Amino acid sequence: MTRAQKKRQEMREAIRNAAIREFAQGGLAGTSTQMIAQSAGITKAQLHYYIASKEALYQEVLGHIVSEWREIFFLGPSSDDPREVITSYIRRKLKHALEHPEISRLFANEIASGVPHMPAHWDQLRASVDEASAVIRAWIDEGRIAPVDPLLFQINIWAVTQHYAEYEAQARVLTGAPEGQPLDATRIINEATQLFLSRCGLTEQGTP
Amino acid sequence: MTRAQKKRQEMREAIRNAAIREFAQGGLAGTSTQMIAQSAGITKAQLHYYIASKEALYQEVLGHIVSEWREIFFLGPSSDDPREVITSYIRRKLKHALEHPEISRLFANEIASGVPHMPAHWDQLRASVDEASAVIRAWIDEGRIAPVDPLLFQINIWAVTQHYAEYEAQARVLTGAPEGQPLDATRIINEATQLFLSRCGLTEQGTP
DNA sequence: GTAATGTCATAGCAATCGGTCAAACTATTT
DNA sequence: AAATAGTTTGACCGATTGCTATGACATTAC
Repeated sequence: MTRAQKKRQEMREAIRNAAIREFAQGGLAGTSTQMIAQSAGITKAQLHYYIASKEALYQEVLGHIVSEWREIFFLGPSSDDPREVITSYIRRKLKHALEHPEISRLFANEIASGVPHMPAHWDQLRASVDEASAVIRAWIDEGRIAPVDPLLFQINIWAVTQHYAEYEAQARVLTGAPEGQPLDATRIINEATQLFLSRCGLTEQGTP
Repeated sequence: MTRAQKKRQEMREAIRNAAIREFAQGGLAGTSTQMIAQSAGITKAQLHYYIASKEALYQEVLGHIVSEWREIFFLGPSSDDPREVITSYIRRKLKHALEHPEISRLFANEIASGVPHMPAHWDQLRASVDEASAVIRAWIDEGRIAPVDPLLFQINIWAVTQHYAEYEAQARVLTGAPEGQPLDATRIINEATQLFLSRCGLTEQGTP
């Protein structure tokens, strides 16, 4: 009982990870169940024994990612200091993007396709954004940061962090860096942090 | 002669526009020649009469976009004032992203797929980036802007502008805006300009 | 032990994929 | 008008798509 269930759960997880890898590259339409099965080390028929359909697997992966993100991002307000909260937020998001680029790529792919899927998943993300907007607005009213557009401020952070999930492929071209060389995460995090802290008037540097 | 050639050219253009639309949604693997043909208002066989292969059409579209971007972005240094150059650059890029989101989406899709295609096209973009990096470095050395990472500064601008090509789909969810309502381009451009000018120490606002 | 249950691979389904073909059609040249 | 070149069409190719039917195999329940 317990043994079999555990085996089954491990298989589901292996399938989900394989699906994330493949869907991130080709999107829903561009990924075959054959490829997913092969990436998971099983046969196509075996895959279809565990999933209801390709579409259902895609939905499950999407839901899994969104719920995971809700845990990682923003809430659990570790501190009351805007500088600390923003710095920590950018660090967490960028680290996640750099360490799990497939997840961010899959998400970008889904959005690029015109968001035909993603049913209730969006509501969760929207709740997080609204919550954060309220916090930012409070900071502004208290005069603790410069006045920013709370929504666009978040979206711009999102844009930068999300972007670096694809940085590895793009940077190798734009910088001419060699293949195997890992990314300089510190350099990226520092520049991004500086960027958004400056916007809030929280920079240490003076104007030239 | 002239008449027939013109007709042929118009057809090629119609096909290319249809291809941009479709490839932007599904990527290379996720788009069928059937869909492209239908979007262009012709039959599949007719489409294959005008193109060598789906892959060749994809390449042509990619090359067309890259060369178009080189014209639009950065060079033709309209001014010597960093504030003016950066402001104008962000405005141009954002307007393009908002008015032609399919193009930016297609590009994102290509990058997300791991950049298997795009042969020499990258070299052109890299040349533009290198050129701009030199300009930014000169500004820093002359003390006209705060010290930034020239490459990452550009990539971050790229990230924000590129991101808003997908904003329409995403924003409708994050803001709960109604379907038909157009985007507030001014609001987006202002916040983005403020963001990157602040980073350069070119903001008018004081720290709180 | 046997029976029931859960997991697997082979083979195959209709549908669609990218692409081709020859014949019908239209336009241009002579 | 005849001949030539360019364009469009529907039928069709083998390969692959998502998915399933069936039977062998392994595991558990009794």
